[in-house]
Amino acid sequence: MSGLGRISHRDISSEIVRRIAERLWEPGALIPGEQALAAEFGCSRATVNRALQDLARSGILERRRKAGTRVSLNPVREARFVIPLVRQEIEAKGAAYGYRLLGCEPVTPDEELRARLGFGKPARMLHVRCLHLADGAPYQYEDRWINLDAVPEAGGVSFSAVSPNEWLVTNAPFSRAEFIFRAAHAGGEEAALLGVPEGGAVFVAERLTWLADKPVTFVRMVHPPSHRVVTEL
Amino acid sequence: MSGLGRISHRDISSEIVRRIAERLWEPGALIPGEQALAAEFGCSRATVNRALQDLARSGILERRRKAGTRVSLNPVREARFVIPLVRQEIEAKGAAYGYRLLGCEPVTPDEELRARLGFGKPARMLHVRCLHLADGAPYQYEDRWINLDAVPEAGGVSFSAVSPNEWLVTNAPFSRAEFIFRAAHAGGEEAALLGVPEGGAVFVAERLTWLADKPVTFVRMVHPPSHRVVTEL
DNA sequence: AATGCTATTATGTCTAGACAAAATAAGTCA
DNA sequence: TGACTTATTTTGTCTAGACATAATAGCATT
Repeated sequence: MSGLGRISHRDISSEIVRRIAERLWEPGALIPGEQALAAEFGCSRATVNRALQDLARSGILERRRKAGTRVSLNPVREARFVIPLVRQEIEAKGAAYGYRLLGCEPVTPDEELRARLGFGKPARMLHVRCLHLADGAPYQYEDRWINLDAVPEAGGVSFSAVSPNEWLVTNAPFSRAEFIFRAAHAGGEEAALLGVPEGGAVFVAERLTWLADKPVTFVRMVHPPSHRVVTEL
Repeated sequence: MSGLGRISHRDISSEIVRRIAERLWEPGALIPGEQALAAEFGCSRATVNRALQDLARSGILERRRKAGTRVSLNPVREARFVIPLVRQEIEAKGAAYGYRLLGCEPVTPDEELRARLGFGKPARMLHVRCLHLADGAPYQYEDRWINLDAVPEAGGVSFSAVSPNEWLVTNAPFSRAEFIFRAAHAGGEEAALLGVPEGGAVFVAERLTWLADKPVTFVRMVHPPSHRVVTEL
């Protein structure tokens, strides 16, 4: 507890975490009800409720009506990764951001891409390829398709100064997204652009977005193997 | 809104998301204050507050005292990846789970590993290596170090039947964790075990855990390049 | 033994009011 | 002009009480 004044939900959270860490409350065990804890901490039940809900959201506790609250048997079921703009990601590392447009042309998506996006019929799309640099070194190769039916304004943008990443973020809202992380072997062009040997390992992040079930954009972001996606909890 | 009865914080959340998606409230724009929204929705300020806080936590809104609440300019949306037990992950795919212990011996960590874990002085650790199989095919190579000062009971476990992954989850609580995803080139032993060519691309997930600033375990999980980490939001 | 109803209980959520804390804006003084 | 102080606004959080809802356990019935 933070000493003075009223009890905060943070105080309760951290005290509960402490009890779990010190094995006073074992994994799988039932912990006291909200009323009991409120009495113990000398605060209202609402405050205890907020603390417990926070911990449950982060996976440390599991709660069920009537059954009560118990310490998760396998804690941390989920990790959260923030997905920033490439430029911010690079600048946060203290490096100078660079951008190079490689190509930008209207296309009709092939069968595979349509299946991936859940398209019924073919549609007009914009294919944009570009390179993001950190202190002059290749950082990310971005290979992107934009659905012009969902974002018609994109047809009039040149993307020579502002990257599609950045433009879309403030111009194409979405309601659903899917992320995929994986390792892959660098193809010929990718390899050359990223400065890795052909067939060498690269880190690939893919993102698909929809606005109300209409595909918005699909992007393949390819990084050299030095790239790391880090998260803490 | 869900029609009948009282207004719920979910109703408010989804209405706000709708307004943002439909560009009634543009990215970067200031939205009405809690009091105004409470009046509009006919509910108490606390309910509006909860809805707005939820949306702020998920990155859709940004809030600052006195300055008010605005639609995030760059939705630094967070992706949540569920990190299940390997066995559950494999069984969820409908494959049969297999496990093979490759080695288990006490060691003193080298300089690099100690720096990584934030060790002051050398410590006794247990080095466990094993392979997880899906339908007989290599799925994940697990290379793990366990700090015997933090988890002394681990010294008496053979890990021949139950994997360290599974044992630790219910026996070694932690208060902080760090995840890293990246691509790498398969080393000699790894390559042979996973059935990929030496130097071929592999997907690596690393996890470090601490209990109250004391390192608990470090694990390197190596997957063949067919592996995908997927998430939706 | 299996099924279905009912009371009970713990969490989920809302209200109305209050005060705290942070951050901006405005005003004051050198 | 520039630095400092004060007022004001908006979100952050707590309280006490109430009702809602889900899930269990026990009882009664078939």
